[in-house]
Amino acid sequence: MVRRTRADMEETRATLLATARKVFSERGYANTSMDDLTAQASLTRGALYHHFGDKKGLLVEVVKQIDAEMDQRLQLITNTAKDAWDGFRRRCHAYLEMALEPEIQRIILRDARSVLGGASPDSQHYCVESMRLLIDNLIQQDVVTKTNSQALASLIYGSLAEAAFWIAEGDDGNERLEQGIAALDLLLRGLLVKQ
Amino acid sequence: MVRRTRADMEETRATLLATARKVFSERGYANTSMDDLTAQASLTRGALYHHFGDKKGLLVEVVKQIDAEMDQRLQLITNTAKDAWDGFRRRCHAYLEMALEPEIQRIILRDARSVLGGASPDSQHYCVESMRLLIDNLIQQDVVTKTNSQALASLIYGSLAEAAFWIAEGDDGNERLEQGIAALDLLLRGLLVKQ
DNA sequence: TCTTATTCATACACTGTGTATGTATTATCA
DNA sequence: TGATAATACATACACAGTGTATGAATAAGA
Repeated sequence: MVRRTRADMEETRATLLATARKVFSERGYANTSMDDLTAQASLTRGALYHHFGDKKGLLVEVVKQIDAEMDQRLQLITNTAKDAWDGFRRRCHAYLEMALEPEIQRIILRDARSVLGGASPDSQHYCVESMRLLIDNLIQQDVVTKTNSQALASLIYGSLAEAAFWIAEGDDGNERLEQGIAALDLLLRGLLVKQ
Repeated sequence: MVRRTRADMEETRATLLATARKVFSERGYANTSMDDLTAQASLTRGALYHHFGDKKGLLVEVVKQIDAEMDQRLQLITNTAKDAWDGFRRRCHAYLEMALEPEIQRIILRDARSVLGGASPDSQHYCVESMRLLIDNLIQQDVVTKTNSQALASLIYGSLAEAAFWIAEGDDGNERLEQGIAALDLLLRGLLVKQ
C-alpha cells in the first residue's frame, strides 16, 4: 500500500479510533483482539502500537473522544433552556437518554470504568465536571440547597448510569425510560431550596 | 499431595474462592492470572477449572458470595431501625460505607460490571432487589411518593456506587463520606410525600 | 540531495487461557 | 470386601493475544 500525503497519515489515527469505537461497542474491550481491529481498518498492529502505545492507550483516546462529544451535545441542551434549573433537569434527562446508546453504555459506562479505573479517571470527567459547574451555579442562585457539588454530581451521574443499564435491559420501548425520568425527578426535587 | 477426607475436597473450593476474593480485590480480575491465583492457594489450575469451569465462572461465584454477605449485613441494619423511612436511609448510608471497602469496590463495582454485564446480572442483584422491596413498602405506607420502585432502586444504587468511588478517591479521611451522605440526604428527601 | 525523523509492516518472544489426558482417591453396589 | 464408576485434582499441550524489536518506505528539513 503506497502512502502519499501527510493527510493520509493523520487519517490512519482517525481510522483506528473510529474502528475502535465501532468494535469496542460491539464486542467489548476485552473480547476485541488488536489483530482483528486493525484488520478491519485495513492496517496492522504496527500502526496501532505506533500511534497509541498499547491497547489501553487506544481505549483512553476513544473514551476522551466520546466524552468530549457527549459534553458538546449536552451543552447544546443546557444552553437552550429557559432557566438554570430547567437546564439542569433537561441535561439530566438528556444524559439518561444518551446513556442508552450502545456505544456509550458499553465503552464509557462498562469497560472504561473497569479498565481505566474507578472514579472516572481524568477522561470521562468532562461530563461530571460540567454537571458540577451547573450545580454550583444553582447553589449560588439559591435554587439548590447548599451542599458539596462534587459529591452531588457524583451521586447524580452514578444514578443516571445505573438507571440507563436498567432501562436498556428492558425491551418495553420507552416505558422504562419514562419511569426512570419520573423517579429521577422525584430525587431531583429534593435539591430545591423551596420545596 | 495426599487427599484424605471428603471435607478436604470441599475445602478446596472454599480455598479457591477465598484466594480469588483476596487476589481479585488486590490486582483486579484482568490482571490476575489463574496460575498465580491457584499457586497462592497451593493448588493448580486443574482444581480451578474443575470446580468453576473457567475464569469467569470463578468471578461469578465470588460475586455471589460477596453480594450475599452484603445483603446480610444490610438486613441487620434495616432491622434495627425505628421506622421504615429511617431504616431506608440508614441502609443507604451503610451501603455507601460498605462500597468503600476495597474488596467490594474493586470486585463488585468495577470488575463484575465490565466482565459479567451491565445491569447487575442475576448476581449482585440481592442488594438492589432488597432495596426495591424496601421502597415498595415505603410507597404502600404512603411515606414515599408513588413511582416505579425498580427505576428508583437503580437510580439510588447507582448513585451510591459512583459516590463511593469519589469518596475513595480522596485521602481526606471521613470528610468526603460525610459530604456524600449530606448530599444523598438531599436527594432522598425528594422522595417523601410530605416535604 | 543528503540526512534524519515518521510511519507503518513483519517477525518473534512471552504470557495466559482453556482443554485433553492421566492418576489417585472416593462413592456405589454387588 | 472387592470391583466398578465417578469424582477431584495435576500435568502437558495447543492456541490466541499482547507487546517489542527490527526493518523498510516515505516525508521533512537543511
